[in-house]
Amino acid sequence: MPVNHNFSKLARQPAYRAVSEKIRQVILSGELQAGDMLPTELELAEQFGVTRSTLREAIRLLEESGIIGRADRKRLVVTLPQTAAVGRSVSSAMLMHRVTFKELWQVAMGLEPLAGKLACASATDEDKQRLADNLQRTETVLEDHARLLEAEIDFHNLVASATHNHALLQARAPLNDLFYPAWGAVIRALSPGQRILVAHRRVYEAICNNKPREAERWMEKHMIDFRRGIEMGNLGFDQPVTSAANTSGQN
Amino acid sequence: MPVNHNFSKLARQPAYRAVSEKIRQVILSGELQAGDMLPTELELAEQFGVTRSTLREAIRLLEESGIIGRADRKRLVVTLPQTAAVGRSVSSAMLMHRVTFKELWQVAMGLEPLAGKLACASATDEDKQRLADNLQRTETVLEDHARLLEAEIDFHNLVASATHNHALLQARAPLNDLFYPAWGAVIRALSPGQRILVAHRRVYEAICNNKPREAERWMEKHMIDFRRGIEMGNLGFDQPVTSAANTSGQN
DNA sequence: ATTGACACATTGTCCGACAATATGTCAATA
DNA sequence: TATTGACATATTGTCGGACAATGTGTCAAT
Repeated sequence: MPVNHNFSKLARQPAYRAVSEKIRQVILSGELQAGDMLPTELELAEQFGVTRSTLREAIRLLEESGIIGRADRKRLVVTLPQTAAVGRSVSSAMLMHRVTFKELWQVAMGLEPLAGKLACASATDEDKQRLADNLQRTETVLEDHARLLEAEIDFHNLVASATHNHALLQARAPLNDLFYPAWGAVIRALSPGQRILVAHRRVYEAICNNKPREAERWMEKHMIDFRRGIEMGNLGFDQPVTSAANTSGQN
Repeated sequence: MPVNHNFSKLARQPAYRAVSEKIRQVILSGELQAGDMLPTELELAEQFGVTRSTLREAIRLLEESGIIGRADRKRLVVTLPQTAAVGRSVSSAMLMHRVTFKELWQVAMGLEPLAGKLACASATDEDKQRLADNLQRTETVLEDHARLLEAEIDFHNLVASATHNHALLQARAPLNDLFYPAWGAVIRALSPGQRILVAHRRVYEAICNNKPREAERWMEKHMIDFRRGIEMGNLGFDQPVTSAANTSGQN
């Protein structure tokens, strides 16, 4: 009779992964900080006792995570990950999971009003100025669909930035990429320039006057408008979102 | 007099990046679907006209994005990115940006109640059963700090899963990693087993009885309790979160 | 049906090489 | 002095080839 014992499947990892983990660990522990230069590939390889090829593969993993990059096209440098860069990975994942507009919109309904609310307490004068500039720009492009879309996206980014909450910025990063095409479609279908402008104005005023409830409410209304736009334009609210900015890196 | 013209700095990209972008594009376009096998490294390298070394670097980039992996330790296969894998990148980014508990908590206040609300409409019988099992398990470990923490985390994941909203799952992925140590600290400091259990029960009942407002409200209360726990325990609500699960891959 | 032996394919890792590109130095020139 | 050119140097991006380790498939032996 066979003895009933299960060995736990032991997980070995290739060298390039071990190296990458080690470097990541040193960086996350704070031992290496953003801006710090790393040794050359050759030196790093020697320190870890692997060849340059293996080390380079480890570097690629960290590069995709956005925590290291190259200064002046040569030396490796520890980098503060850009929200956009990290967001791209998340966007890819969502695309592959065939996330629908509805799902995205539900998340946006959780995050965008929140951004408006929080911005009231944390927006600096500079933030407010940027929002004001954006509003002014929006007024001049109400009929120019492409530019209106750009201004619209910018506005939401500016509000989010005004919260100075980096966790929020990261969480909503994929919304940018994935809503882009849908937002554009709504704008082209309905020309809702005036409606957009009014909502943005209300949000802006609420932030300036430190009225969190107002900001939250108007951001919410704005998002509901967006949803209605997609439904009225019959743009597939329950359909998976499609890639757009993600094909920009084509060759 | 020098002519006043600025050339836009032309962006060239190394081959490994171009190759990775191309593959990513093919995958995101749907031409290759999750589960599809890719050719061997040698064959891929020949198709792109690069060497295996270069191709392998491209593979690493995609590997870190989680969109390709290895089936049975050999053949490359297109993979549906796991939330946890993608979330790790985001967590790293947040750690490096020195995100504070407060910031994280603010995001959680946007997402966790939302998860409760949405779960009411979309939870399947199986989801509910899993939640019930979790509650039962929780009751038996109220005084076992380590296991209570585990059950607590699981509960929130189960609620999120019950929404069947993958965008939401991705957005809240980093909360898991980063709240983990804080939650543990609160539990050890205050032994709030009973309080946790009550809140979870209310959320569970609300989901079973399809009462979105209730679920939302109790999830919110639960999170506020958590915040109070951190403040009462003097655990640094305004301090940057520290890594924890991220150091697990150490050597 | 299980085991053992063997050939085969593919990956992980290593080594050595070279062109392209940035950096630094120093002399020549206007 | 400031700019240019020439040159040596360092480092990366890419190449090509090599080999051990490991998983797969086949086939005979038991």
